[in-house]
Amino acid sequence: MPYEPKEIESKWQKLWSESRVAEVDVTKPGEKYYMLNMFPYPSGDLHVGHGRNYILGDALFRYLRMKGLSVLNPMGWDAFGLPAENAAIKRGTHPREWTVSNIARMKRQFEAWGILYDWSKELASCDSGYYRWNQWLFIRMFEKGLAYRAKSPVNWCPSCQTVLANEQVREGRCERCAHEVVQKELEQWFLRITEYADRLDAGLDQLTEWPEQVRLQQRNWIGRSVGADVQFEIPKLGRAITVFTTRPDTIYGATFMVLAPEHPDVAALIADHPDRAAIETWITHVRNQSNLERQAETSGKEGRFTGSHAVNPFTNEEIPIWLGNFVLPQYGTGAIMSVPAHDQRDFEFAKQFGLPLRVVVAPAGGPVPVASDLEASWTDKEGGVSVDSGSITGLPSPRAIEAIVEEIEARGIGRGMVRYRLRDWLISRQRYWGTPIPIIYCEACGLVPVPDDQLPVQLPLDVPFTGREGNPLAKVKSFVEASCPKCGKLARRETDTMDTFVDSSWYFARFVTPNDATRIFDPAIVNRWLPVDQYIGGVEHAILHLLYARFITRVLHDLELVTFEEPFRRLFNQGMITKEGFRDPSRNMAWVPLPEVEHRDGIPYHRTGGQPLVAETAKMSKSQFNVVPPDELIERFGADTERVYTLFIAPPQDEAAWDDQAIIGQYRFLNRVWSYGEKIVAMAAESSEAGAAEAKLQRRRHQAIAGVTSRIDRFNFNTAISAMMEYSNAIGEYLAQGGGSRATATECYETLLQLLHPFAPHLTEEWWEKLGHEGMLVSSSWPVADTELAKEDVVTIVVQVNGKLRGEFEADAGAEENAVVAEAKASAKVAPYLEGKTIVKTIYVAGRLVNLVVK
RNA sequence: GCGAAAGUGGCGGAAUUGGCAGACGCGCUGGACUUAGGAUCCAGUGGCUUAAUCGCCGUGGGGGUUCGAGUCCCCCCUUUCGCACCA
Repeated sequence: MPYEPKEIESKWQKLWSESRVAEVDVTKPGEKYYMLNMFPYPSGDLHVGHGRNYILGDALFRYLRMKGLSVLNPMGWDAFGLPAENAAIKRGTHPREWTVSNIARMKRQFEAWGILYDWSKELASCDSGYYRWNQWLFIRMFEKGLAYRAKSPVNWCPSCQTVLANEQVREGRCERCAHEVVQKELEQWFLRITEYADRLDAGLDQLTEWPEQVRLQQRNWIGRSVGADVQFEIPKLGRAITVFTTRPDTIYGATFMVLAPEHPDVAALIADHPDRAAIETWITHVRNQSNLERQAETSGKEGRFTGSHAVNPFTNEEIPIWLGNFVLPQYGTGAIMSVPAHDQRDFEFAKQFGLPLRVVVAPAGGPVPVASDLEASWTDKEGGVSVDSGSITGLPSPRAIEAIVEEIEARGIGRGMVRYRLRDWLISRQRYWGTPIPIIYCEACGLVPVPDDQLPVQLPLDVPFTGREGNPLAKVKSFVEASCPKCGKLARRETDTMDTFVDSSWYFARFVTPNDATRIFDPAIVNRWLPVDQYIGGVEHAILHLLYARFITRVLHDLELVTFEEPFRRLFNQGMITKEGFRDPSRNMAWVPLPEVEHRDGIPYHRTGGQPLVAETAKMSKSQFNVVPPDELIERFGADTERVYTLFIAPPQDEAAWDDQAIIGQYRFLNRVWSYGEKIVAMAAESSEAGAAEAKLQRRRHQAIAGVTSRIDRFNFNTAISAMMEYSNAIGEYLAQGGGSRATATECYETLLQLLHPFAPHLTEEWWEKLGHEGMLVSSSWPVADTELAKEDVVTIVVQVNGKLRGEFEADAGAEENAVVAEAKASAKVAPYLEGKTIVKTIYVAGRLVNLVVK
């Protein structure tokens, strides 16, 4: 019977599903392992690129399960978000309908891949049973002052008609639609993540099993910097302006001050400036600059003198106060002391506007540079010594910083300060398809949270989708009109919904008890099962999702709901799958759908002619016509082949280019495995005595178990598959010789089925059953290698002369060094190279090589 | 500009601690079998040279350490990713 993947695959998918093999009773004891694939946005169709993530996870799940762990592997849906709403506007389908049908499609897809999830734990963030707890958590945070409302300039995407978090703005553009983001002043809801900045930064040190890259990105994003706030008196105002600096030791070199044009004191400082109007015009111009323009290095610095002065508290000199577009209002105090000799930005600004420089730090032991000779600032924080700096003169910079901060504090003009780049998390979205923020605006009582017993605030389903500006929710009178929970008077309900990153920042805890209608989760069970032992997902979530999840976990910790602060113990980022696509130079480099590509003499052209097409390998995406849908592959080769190919293609963390041709290799491999089963069944009951061939195959068996196991443990799935192919080839050779022992062949073949099961689960289950096993292979125990039986008794010794390979021979694995070296010297191939030479040194690496050094 | 990772056959990639470079697979070449397939099986396949061996060269480039370097050190080049006025 030939290998017919179609039939056996649907058979086993049904059996696994019916027997609920992947379900875990979280209340039962056992060695727990919680693994999790980042829950997906239900966009509908999956392509083979998405498969990598899920197939990898399923292989791990089956492996760990066979290892005897109690493995929780749930799946759910990050189901709120803009695409559903856009689909509603475009096609008139309700976001809920669109989402529900996409979920059904994706579940079928997972099943067709043979992927097992504990579906009893399924959740969708758009269900009120889930988002109710978003609202509950929001209210807890509101009570603690961690959720607050503030007017602030926000990033507004005119195309998506909503505000964006800083994290969703990339190079001044909307992360989603790439439209340029503009600044708008709006009242918005924020979560006070900055309060946790220090803990989030410090916690990174413990995450040793996260990719270094991700930790680094988080650290940069949090942007912790240690320095001091220092007050500079402003005679004209009769009060001080505070600056933040990380180099308080350079304060004697502060020759001017620069404020952000948005700084609140600017108006007073320029009040009697003769060119006030011109300066105000310039300020408006800077404010209207997009972040992109303002922060672009190429556009150069812009500045204006305010006409006012500040007093340097250490030199007591009056220094000019400037305005500069490079000073950001959101960071620090929006004001800096400028030390052009020791800060490159200040240096450039000073050169541009002819402001003075003063050297106050010099290389230790070296001459003090002359200010007028400087071609760049000297910013070394470690190797410098203060000069011309009053009481700190002569101190090395790190000491000087401590000393000056002490002095600043003693004089009461400032203090040591730690600041962060991280800003509070803006969660308001003027969109419909999200969690309603559970707040009521009452004219008498102000902001009133919806009482817990009135949760959830249900998202109304009957809503008009017009695509015009504004949140559709605001037009639903029955939703907006609410009675104040405090005084009962008619009040207005908040119509903003939450950023969907709120949904995904604690779902991993809900998975353990997804249907609990009485509380967010059961702390006892969550504390037993969490943190997540292995989290798997794309590196695109390196900052946003992972930082928010770490933040919310700490909030849950402080609410005494969980005992841990880090939600994910190990993190794995799988690489992207790419595919070659074609672009047409004759059509403005548009991507060309594959059916329209024609090869003539091996050169690709558009069907309708024009210039030769340009091949480009890129992430699979519908807009580039380079997606490979799995259906056809499964139809032709089966899901097992696609799974094995997907894991074989490259190391799982690397980017990998999908090759339509290469997959045939895995199909051949599985066909061979299938045929070995048939050959074994056809063997004579007991055809021979166990001899050398049997011992050799047994040795291969134990080597394969050891090799495959350690490679899966290290996530080297590609080489684990290579090792199985080698082992499979060894079985093939054994069977091809004929006349072997059926018992040995069966035993070795069954081991192959077990090792291969995480990768090709259907085929292996089928043969496990055919060979008479009662239980399912997925529930069998992972084989254990016997290191003694895996040892080779004969080894190949390589002989080198002066490091060059000159010969080789076989030796007993246990042979003595003397004997091996003697044989090496005596061997025919080596002898000519020794003739007339003296051996000055002999290097022997046990079981590997002999290197003879001659003169 | 700063930081990180990576450069190995025609292609994807392999090579615990420095120890036979190219495992495993795709492709390619030759052959077998044919009920002619989107097959299957066998053999070969880094380059130069050769009838074949031998030999020489070979892991982005250059230098170094070592008996021995894809692996360690220094310099350079290229690619990818992240950050990019955060005081």
